[in-house]
Amino acid sequence: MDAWTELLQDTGMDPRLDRDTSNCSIARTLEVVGEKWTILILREVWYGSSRFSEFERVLGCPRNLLAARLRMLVEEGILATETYKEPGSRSRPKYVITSKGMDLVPAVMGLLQWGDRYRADPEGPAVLARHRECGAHVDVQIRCEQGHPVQAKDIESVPGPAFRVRSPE
Amino acid sequence: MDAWTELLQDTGMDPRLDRDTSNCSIARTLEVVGEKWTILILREVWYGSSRFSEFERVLGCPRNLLAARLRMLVEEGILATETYKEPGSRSRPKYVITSKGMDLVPAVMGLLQWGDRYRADPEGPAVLARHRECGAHVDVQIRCEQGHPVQAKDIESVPGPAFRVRSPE
DNA sequence: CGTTTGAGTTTACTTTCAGAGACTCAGCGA
DNA sequence: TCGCTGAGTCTCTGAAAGTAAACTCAAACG
Repeated sequence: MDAWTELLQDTGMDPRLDRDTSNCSIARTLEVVGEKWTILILREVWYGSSRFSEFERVLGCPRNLLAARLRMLVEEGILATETYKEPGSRSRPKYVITSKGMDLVPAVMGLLQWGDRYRADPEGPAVLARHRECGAHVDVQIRCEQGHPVQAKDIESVPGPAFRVRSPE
Repeated sequence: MDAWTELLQDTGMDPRLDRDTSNCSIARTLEVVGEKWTILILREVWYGSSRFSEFERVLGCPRNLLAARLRMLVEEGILATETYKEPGSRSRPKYVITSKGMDLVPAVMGLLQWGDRYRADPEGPAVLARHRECGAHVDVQIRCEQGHPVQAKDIESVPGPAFRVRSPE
């Protein structure tokens, strides 16, 4: 019997029933950043863009979608607006990343790393990530609480405190 | 002058021009796994599903989309098909994850972790990830080559070997 | 006072997605 | 040989998302 089934029996839930997937954290994150353009907007913020026109120019994305995605990201607290003023023009909003937004970096670096490995040009990646102080290359890794590296195949998923089964109709 | 601009000048590229974003590894990964349902299908594979009817039942996704996504994932080498045979019925295909698919685990764990932190139910996450051997909780982290933890704000992006600027029309 | 500019909104059109149902196809078992 | 089953495909309709281009709005500039 696997750890999953064992834990379910401890809590009195029937392991033959389907999981309730409505409170899955992966799905909930995708509700916020899973729409087209959203992650690419964040990429541009990390690479230094902050203004509506910059996003539009670099991404080539339609203005109405850009406005909708930026609004969503601000509502969700991933970006925040500040104002900037170029000398000789009026003050305008700009978009800066929040700490909640910075917490998406590991996920997006995971995507970057996979793309670098499997879909890069023959010469290599277009962008490299390095540690600002020491200049060493950085990557995302899975570690256990003791700080030891963990292979993906050695990860076990077990029911958490909000785990529920789906009642059969 | 930042490291980005400095490196561009070393290679003779004009740092005032926009980056060419067509070979971005993030965008290329999203071309494969960025459509709705795709990552959720992978989630179900990690949680133990392998059959068409299981995906359909647990995800509640339309069969035609499910078939299209599974076909894409197999074409891309993220899933592979094998056959299984229940006693008394004919052999049918099932979907298993490949090592290329397992390499997406860090990215998806990044999404999971963000959702656990910012969008979980009050009781906590629905699913916990732990190290199969020691049972300790696992998470994704950014590390530099020396194995030291790196904060997202201490990461610097610099042009890589396939970096290009976009010619101004 | 008219023009320019960045930051949007509106409108019109096209593509994709969602959801449901009918249909196919191959082999197993009665 | 007929019906059943899992794994799909096909077709349809309505909703949502994506795209392109025109339009608005408010200061600042000449």
